[in-house]
Amino acid sequence: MIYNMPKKKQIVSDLSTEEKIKEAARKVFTEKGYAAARTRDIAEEAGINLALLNYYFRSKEKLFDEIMLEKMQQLFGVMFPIVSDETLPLENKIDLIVQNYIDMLIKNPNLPLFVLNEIRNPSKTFDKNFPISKMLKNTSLVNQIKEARPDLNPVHFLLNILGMTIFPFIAKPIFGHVGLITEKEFTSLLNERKKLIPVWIKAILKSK
Amino acid sequence: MIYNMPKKKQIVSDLSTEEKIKEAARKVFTEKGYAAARTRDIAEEAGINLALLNYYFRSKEKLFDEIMLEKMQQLFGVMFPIVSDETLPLENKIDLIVQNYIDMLIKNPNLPLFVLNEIRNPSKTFDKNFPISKMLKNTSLVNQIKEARPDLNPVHFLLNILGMTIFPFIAKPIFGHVGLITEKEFTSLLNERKKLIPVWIKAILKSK
DNA sequence: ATAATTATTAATCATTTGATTAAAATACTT
DNA sequence: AAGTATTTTAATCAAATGATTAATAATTAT
Repeated sequence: MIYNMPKKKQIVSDLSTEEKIKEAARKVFTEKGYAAARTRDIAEEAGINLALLNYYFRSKEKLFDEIMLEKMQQLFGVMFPIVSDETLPLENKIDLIVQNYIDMLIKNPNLPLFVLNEIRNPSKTFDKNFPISKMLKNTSLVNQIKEARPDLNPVHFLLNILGMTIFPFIAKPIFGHVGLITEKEFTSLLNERKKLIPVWIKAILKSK
Repeated sequence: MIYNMPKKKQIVSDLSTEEKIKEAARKVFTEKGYAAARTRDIAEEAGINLALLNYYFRSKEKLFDEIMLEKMQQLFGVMFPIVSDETLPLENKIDLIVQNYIDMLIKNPNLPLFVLNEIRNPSKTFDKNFPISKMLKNTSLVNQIKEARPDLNPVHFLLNILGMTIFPFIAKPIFGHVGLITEKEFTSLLNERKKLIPVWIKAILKSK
């Protein structure tokens, strides 16, 4: 045993203490969720004294709120600029949404499960005027979908795009645990889907 | 104030004590997840003394394991008989899977988020020969999809069916919180999807 | 009816966990 | 260099929480 070895999972880096804690909190919170995450886990992961967590962030909940806001922006931020672009044709919007989401989610695979899971806790305040609500009002995308399919609620198509794109990441634990598919095969499938989902969505939009 | 009133949220019934505890555990675990659920919550919900929980189930984890197994069977049990039916044509399989899932999930809206969320905890043993693995080996459904689209990995289509069907329930908290859609509108959308998703899946299977 | 078994309760334990405190170390200012 | 402010640490607290125990009540068997 060698002394002064970095502890098992520490994030050893030259980041500021505050940023080390946030980085560790991102990891622990998204992996375990708020309730299962212990402040001691975060402190150890960050390689800092537990008291520093409270020194910089006051409480576990305050720290969580910062990370949660960040993660929600990360998750919803992908759609927002594309959805509201008035010049981009519908087909390009679909291409971009799917590709950008899959690229981002490959780098942050447990982001959707984390956010969607924590959101249902009613204690956490949830800003009413968050992207989603705007996304479904009178954005360019929704209007374009309405034009293409006036007979159906446009929410159907949003659910289809997001469902096909995001669901694989939510269902991943099953495939992983079962050992049915390797990490490599999974990524390969996802890359195929970047091209396929837009084709399918367009087929759906035309289907009568 | 009247005495002997049932406490706020108790499940007061003529069930056996053991079944009362299980019923309460189903509710509390699926609502809050394992980590956030306290044994005291479950005891109160069941209207029993805390010690009885341990008397009947030894520990929180043992109780959880029973509920979890049950919930996984509930979630995956919908697909299994349909998927392996050798006589049923592909189109009917799709119809049945989508309809049965939506009907079941309307009654158990937070089932998918609960199961998918708890599954990722590696400590929980996860049976390797669970439905899912069989579902993707050489079942009738997979063979039929291969026949319809030999050019693509059949997993794509499973992800599409399940994504379009299950994702709305996972994403529901967002819509709910934002107040974008009422409970009634949501159910109405879901009922529309029972007919629409099969149409869309068939369009996808034909799309080139 | 009495004994034995099973079910239920109140009280208590032992750990875990979020948070605080007071002292020590480090950095910054003048 | 001395003093001040900031950062970090070890020790500790208080509350929460899963679990147990010993006594009591209810049920079942003899």
